[in-house]
Amino acid sequence: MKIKSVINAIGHPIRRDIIKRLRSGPLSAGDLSDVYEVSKPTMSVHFKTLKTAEFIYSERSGNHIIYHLNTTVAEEALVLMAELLGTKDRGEHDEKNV
Amino acid sequence: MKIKSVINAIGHPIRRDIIKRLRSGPLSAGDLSDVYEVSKPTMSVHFKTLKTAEFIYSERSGNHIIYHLNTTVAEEALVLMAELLGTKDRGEHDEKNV
DNA sequence: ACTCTAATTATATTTATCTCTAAATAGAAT
DNA sequence: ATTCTATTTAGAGATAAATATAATTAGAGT
Repeated sequence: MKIKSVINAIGHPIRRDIIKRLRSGPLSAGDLSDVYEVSKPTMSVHFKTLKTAEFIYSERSGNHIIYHLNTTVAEEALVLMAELLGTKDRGEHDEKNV
Repeated sequence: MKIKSVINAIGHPIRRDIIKRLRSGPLSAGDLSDVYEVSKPTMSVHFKTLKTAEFIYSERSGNHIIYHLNTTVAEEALVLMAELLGTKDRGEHDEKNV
């Protein structure tokens, strides 16, 4: 779980909406693609980006690919965000450069 | 506070490190610029991006510009992230398209 | 094995982001 | 008011991201 791929994954409105929808349960690539006004190849790229960040995983069911939210990774990502943005009882900052 | 500008702001390692450093207290543009191996104009662009997202605000002190972390905005940003990534007791998702 | 459907990869174009050098600005301090 | 220092703006080149059409793959089901 790398912060770079996580932030990249949530950096597009369609990908954020996919995450939100998958929180209610798994959906097929086709069903998700129908929601947005972009081509299917474009959607495929969005799925790949989410998969690279391990936000989602896929499973085949007959002729369809079903996408599931990886809730563990979503929670881990939130922890990373809290480390960056949280101000409560968290002041550590290692000095090693970027 | 828009999620777009927030994610954009944390989308670069230098900007994330600036946020972390400013959590320990205010720092001047020059001091921050000395930390990273990029030019000062480049740093200025990073500051602007963080200012646009209202993550930081500036104050002049003599010849220096001092940057402060806007802790309120940082906390608000974390709430937005929790709405996107959190899985605990949060299932709402409005149906309006992206 | 063929055919159909769903989904992905390949390729190209457009658009946005990052970075630099050089020039301009803002204010401080003489 | 001129000079000095810190910082920002302008302009340009390079790299990465988003999107589309066309071609391809992977299985399912006949």
